This record gives sequence, structure tokens and C-alpha cells, in this order.
Amino acid sequence: MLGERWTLLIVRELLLGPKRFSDLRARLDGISPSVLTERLTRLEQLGLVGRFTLPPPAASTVYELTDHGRALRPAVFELIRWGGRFLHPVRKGERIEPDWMLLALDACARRGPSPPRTFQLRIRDQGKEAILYVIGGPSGTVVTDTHAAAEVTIVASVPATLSVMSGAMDPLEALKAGRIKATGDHAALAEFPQLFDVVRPEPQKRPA
Amino acid sequence: MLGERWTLLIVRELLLGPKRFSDLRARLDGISPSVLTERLTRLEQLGLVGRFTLPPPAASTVYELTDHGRALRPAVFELIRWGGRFLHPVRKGERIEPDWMLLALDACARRGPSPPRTFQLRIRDQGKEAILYVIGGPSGTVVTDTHAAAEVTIVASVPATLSVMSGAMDPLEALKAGRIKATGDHAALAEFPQLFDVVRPEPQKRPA
DNA sequence: CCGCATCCGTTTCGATACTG
DNA sequence: CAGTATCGAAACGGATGCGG
Repeated sequence: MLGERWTLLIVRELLLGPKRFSDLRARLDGISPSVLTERLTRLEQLGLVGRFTLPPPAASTVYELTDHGRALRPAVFELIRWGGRFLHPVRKGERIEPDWMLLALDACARRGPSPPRTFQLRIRDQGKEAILYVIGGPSGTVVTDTHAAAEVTIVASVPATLSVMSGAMDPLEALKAGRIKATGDHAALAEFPQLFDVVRPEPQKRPA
Repeated sequence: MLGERWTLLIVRELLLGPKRFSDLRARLDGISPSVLTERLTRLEQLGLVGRFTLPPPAASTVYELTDHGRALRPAVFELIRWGGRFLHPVRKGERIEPDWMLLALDACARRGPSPPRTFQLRIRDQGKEAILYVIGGPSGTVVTDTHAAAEVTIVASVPATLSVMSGAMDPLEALKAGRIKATGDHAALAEFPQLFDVVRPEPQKRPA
């Protein structure tokens, strides 16, 4: 059901929420409309994706994961965690949508105890921005909104975020070097990487 | 790296141990030799698979996962767990290799506390047999050999094993009905399903 | 615009035959 | 046994068109 090209990538996109046909097309580099149609139809038949028409005035079609589809989240997260090992350093021309980082940070959030801090993270790339909250404590989570006040707000690019969360670059050094910006309790910043479990990429191998 | 057809299935096969070209071909229904060659070559370039020549007198080539490849185990396991919801009942003509069940049982083994029993399981289908040990206790595991003595030995087909482990069929009833055979402490048999965390398939939906 | 359907040149696939 | 060679069928990417 999932082994064909594009299928798991479509599921990944829809894990971020319902999307329109053209949204999916724009976020999946190189997919052709006919293939996207075919995959969505098939995923709908399989019961992994539902198709809905928004009420007026929007009145456009959106695709959304069903319960069966959402159940793929742990599998996709494990694939994301695995893929992390090949992500350093980010290659030139590699497009990483900021809100993919929501999945990446969630997939890599430390499930055990971590410092009880709340960070607001604003990830910017190519005019797009994703805002998310990373919450430490007994069980870490990553969410798109929260009532808890963030002690620190970090503004960073996608590559800078990856470097800092993976521990490849120290947050305070990144701040000094201007790679990230931060407002709030700068001291808490040093604990940020402790909120994640990242497989450190070995410097040696970097397949094409 | 993994999105193409066959690739994840090849990884799944190799998670069970090193395999020869023709073994892989026989276990992947419908793959053509040229495609298998292409996929193996690519996986080797990517550093997920290694190719080795066995010392004489065997002197044949085997393919084996590298550390990077083996790191896919959690992702494959999550996919297996997810797929379990579509596995009941087993369709006619659906070929399930007995040793795939080693992966399935391992993927679904309850990670939390479970009854401290050891079961030997002999899964037979189409003249092939897989022998494995399911060990309960504080942390359940599934292995292919153990020094612990098994309290019960179960002999079952693939579909019967799936039915019993998922809780769809009670072990003692399965025994009475002749769907499985057992030697040893029959009373312990009733605890067998407690060694697994299985997503119970909803009877409603069963996509093609 | 959005959601496709259609067409077309290219790539890839599956099946089978064949070779070192 | 481990692939390579070949060939028709299917799938793909890209462009274009078209109705709502």
C-alpha cells in the first residue's frame, strides 16, 4: 500500500494537516498532477485519506488523513529520525519546508525527562515561517501553540535549527556568530539541545 | 532513498539476516533480476547494504545490512505494526513466509511488563518452518534461540499464529479446535496473547 | 485560480531468455 | 548461482487544456 513512489511523502505532508491538491503539488517537488491524482484516489480507496469540500466561501477540496492514515505517524517519525543521520550538513539547493521541521523536532523530541523549559521557535526559510513550541519536562512535546509562556524565543533558519538541535553547534556560539537570534533567557538556551534525541551523523559517510 | 518500489521490502528481508541474490528474488514476489540488481547496487552505493563473498567452499555472494541499514529496524517495525491492522483475516493466496513472523512478533512484542513465560513457537507454512522463542517478563523479546527452557511449545500455521497473538482467537480454544498444537504447560498458553501489543483490526474496513 | 484530464517523449518495470 | 540482455507494457514528468 505504501511502497510506491510519492505515497509516503504524501502521507508526511498530510500529517501536518489537511491540504489542497495544489498545496501538495507545490510541496512535492517534481510530482506530476496525474500521479498525484492517482495516488490520492488510491489512498482514498484504501481508507487512509478522506476528501472534503470546505464550506463556502472557501469551497475548495481538501485531503485529510483518516484514523488509519494518522496511525502511520510513528512509522513516519521513525523514518524521519533515521533520515536525520544524512541531513548534516544541509546540501545546497536542498529545499526543506519550515513546517517539515515541526515533524522533525517532534520525531526527535526526547521522550524521557528533559529540562523543564519552554522554547518558542520561529523557523524561517525562503519567506516562509513555522512557529512552534518545544516543551521540556518529564515528557517532551512539540506543539504549534501553547498557553505556557516561552522562556526563550529563538529565530533561526532551517539549517541553523538542525545544527543546534543536533548538538553539532552550541546554541550560545550560534547566537554569538549571528546564526540564530534569541530573546528572553539566554542562559536557558544552552539546554535546548537536551530536549532532543538525535542520532549524530558520522562525519565520514554522506551518500548521494 | 527508500521511496522506490521494492527498496523497503529488500531492507525487510535483510533485517532477517544476510541473503543471496536468488534468496531475495525468491522471497520478493514479482521482482525482476534487473530491478533487484539495480536496487542492490544503489543500496550499496548509499551505504545501507554491503556485499560479501563467502569463503570457500560456499563462495557465493551475500548481501547484508550495514549499520546504517540496520538502523532502519525501528521504522520497519512501525510499518509492520501499522500493517497488522489489515492482516485479519489472512486472504487466500496471500503468501506469508514463516520467518516474516519473526519480525512481526518482535515488532509487536509488548515492551512493558508481561507474564514471565517462555514460549517456543514453531510456525509452519508450505513446508517451511520458523522456530522462535517469545520471552515475557519485565521486557519482552523475541529471539531465534535461547538458553531458557520453554514452558510450552506451540506448533501453528501462519494464520493461526496471527489469530492467536492478536487475541482474535483464544489459545485454548484454538488448541481444542486443532488449529494449533501445544506441548508442555497448557495453562500457560492462555497468557500468550498478553506478550503482544497488537492493534486490533476493526472488522469494518478491509481495503483491497 | 483550482482540480484535474489528456497527450507525449522518456524512463522504468516485469517476464523471459540467456551467459559466465 | 548471479547476474545481463532484451523487449513489450506500464508508469512517469512536463506541458497544455478546460470546466467550475
